[in-house]
Amino acid sequence: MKPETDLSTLSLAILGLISQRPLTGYDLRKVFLTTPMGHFSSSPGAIYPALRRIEDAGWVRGRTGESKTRRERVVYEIAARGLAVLKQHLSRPVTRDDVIWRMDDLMMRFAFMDGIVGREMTVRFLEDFASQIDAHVADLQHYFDSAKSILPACGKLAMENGIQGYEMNAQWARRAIQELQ
Amino acid sequence: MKPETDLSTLSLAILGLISQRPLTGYDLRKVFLTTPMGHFSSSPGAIYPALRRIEDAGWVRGRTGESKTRRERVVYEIAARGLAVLKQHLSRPVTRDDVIWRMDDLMMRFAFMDGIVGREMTVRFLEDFASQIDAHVADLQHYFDSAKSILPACGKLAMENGIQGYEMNAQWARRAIQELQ
DNA sequence: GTCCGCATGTAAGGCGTTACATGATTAA
DNA sequence: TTAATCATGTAACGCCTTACATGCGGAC
Repeated sequence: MKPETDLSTLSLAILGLISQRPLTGYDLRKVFLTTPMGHFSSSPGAIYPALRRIEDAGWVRGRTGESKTRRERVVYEIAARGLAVLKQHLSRPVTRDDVIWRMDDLMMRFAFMDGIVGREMTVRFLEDFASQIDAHVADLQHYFDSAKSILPACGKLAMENGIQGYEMNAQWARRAIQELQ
Repeated sequence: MKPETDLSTLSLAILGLISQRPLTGYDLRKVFLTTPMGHFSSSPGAIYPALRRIEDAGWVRGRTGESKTRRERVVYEIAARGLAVLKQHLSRPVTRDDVIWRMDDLMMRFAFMDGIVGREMTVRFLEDFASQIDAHVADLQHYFDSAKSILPACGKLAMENGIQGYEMNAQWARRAIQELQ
């Protein structure tokens, strides 16, 4: 049985944004189109079904007809259960698999932490994040050392890029911890 | 009409690996499981259908029954059309959208360039890659400057992480150009 | 003689993509 | 009044995920 906190990345983004302030589907599309959150969908075919799903789950509530005009418009706001789910999702421990397969998710979980989980939990997240990355980098480095003699030039450079990316993330996390304290 | 070089990331990975040497589906699974190429599938439900698709497209050929035992085993090798498609795909110009939405693809395209496209094309790729990133970073920075006063602490830090990641990639590309020459 | 690794597959389900569709409002 | 923007949706499709299924061969 899957945990109730198992959100798709898009659902997490939507839930996180709505938790900050009530938004319509169109508002969400604009956010995804015009801000750096925007390596997301922004397509109606993704957003409206996702909104429907998290509404059916009871995580958000849609209110219709608050505008002066009769133009259809649904403003979604976070529900108590949605906030609980979000909190639980943001509080999940950082696993190795998260670092390898769901880096986007991790970054989004972090980005939404203000006001949802405490500063202590946020720092804890960053510490785990950094140490999981360290462990993964050690593995990658080990593989790299044993394989670099047979890797073609571009393959080698691509691997170096990957390792440097992870190292940058760990450094960033440690700087972020300093700044939060 | 979509160009014939519009490969899914997984298909690109498979085609690129098979272009280096003949492999079975199981070999591919092992690569995805045990090497840093492995933030891929590695699940039979992804690999075998993908292999079937690129075989049906005439990009690889499967040979059965070369082993001494009668255990079923299909070795795939690159076909002329597959090599052409791969070459064309790797030669595509680096667009802004690639940088924003398909960074994984870009890295994989680069990783497979040895022996497929010339060094000149490879360097050209890295130059375009770096300058597209520069342009994107300028945009992000612009957005960040205008939004940082209203962004919550974690949101701000997450954005900084994103920008730094792009900057790292541009620096890596420029170092890679030096190394290739 | 049983367990583990090799080796290939199928079925159901989820979810994002593209493309299409529809109608209201506002600015030129 | 015509185009652009607001605003919400549906339908077809592709492809990955998870889970299940199956059988051979070697090692202990």
